[in-house]
Amino acid sequence: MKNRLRVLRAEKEITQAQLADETGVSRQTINAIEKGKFDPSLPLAFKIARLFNMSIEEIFEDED
Amino acid sequence: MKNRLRVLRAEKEITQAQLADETGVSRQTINAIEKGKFDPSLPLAFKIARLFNMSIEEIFEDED
DNA sequence: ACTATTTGTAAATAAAACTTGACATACTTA
DNA sequence: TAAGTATGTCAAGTTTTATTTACAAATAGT
Repeated sequence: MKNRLRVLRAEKEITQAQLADETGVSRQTINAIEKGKFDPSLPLAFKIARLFNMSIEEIFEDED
Repeated sequence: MKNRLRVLRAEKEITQAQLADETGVSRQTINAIEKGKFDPSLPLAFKIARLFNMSIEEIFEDED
């Protein structure tokens, strides 16, 4: 599962810690997701998408 | 997290077991998701969405 | 009524998300 | 040079929750 989180965050000019704060998870969780270490839960994916005013598919890409 | 799985499946006229089969999970998992007992993993959500030619947001609705 | 098929659910397991804490690196800037 | 901020990572632990197995209930068909 790839994602465009890194660039989106850069565009918005917010830090991992801020994103973590706004989504209610730890900074390391955001980092891990960005680095593709694991996928967010569906609810968290929704929260992130909402924060960027985007659809989940616009942010996350299933590689299959 | 609500979802329209039940009706979509009805429209497609497939059984829980068939949907389970095509998404690679157990029949009970599909049932549980339909009944809202828990949310699918993000990869599974993608698989389901792809199967119905829909976006995740068109199938699942985050209630917050 | 009987059988087959579909659905519901409890209980247990497996898996994975997420946390905490710590430390290291890089970049800035004062 | 020192201090502050942002990111990377890792180990280890917790805890949530997705998923399975097994069994019960319901529904449909003959």
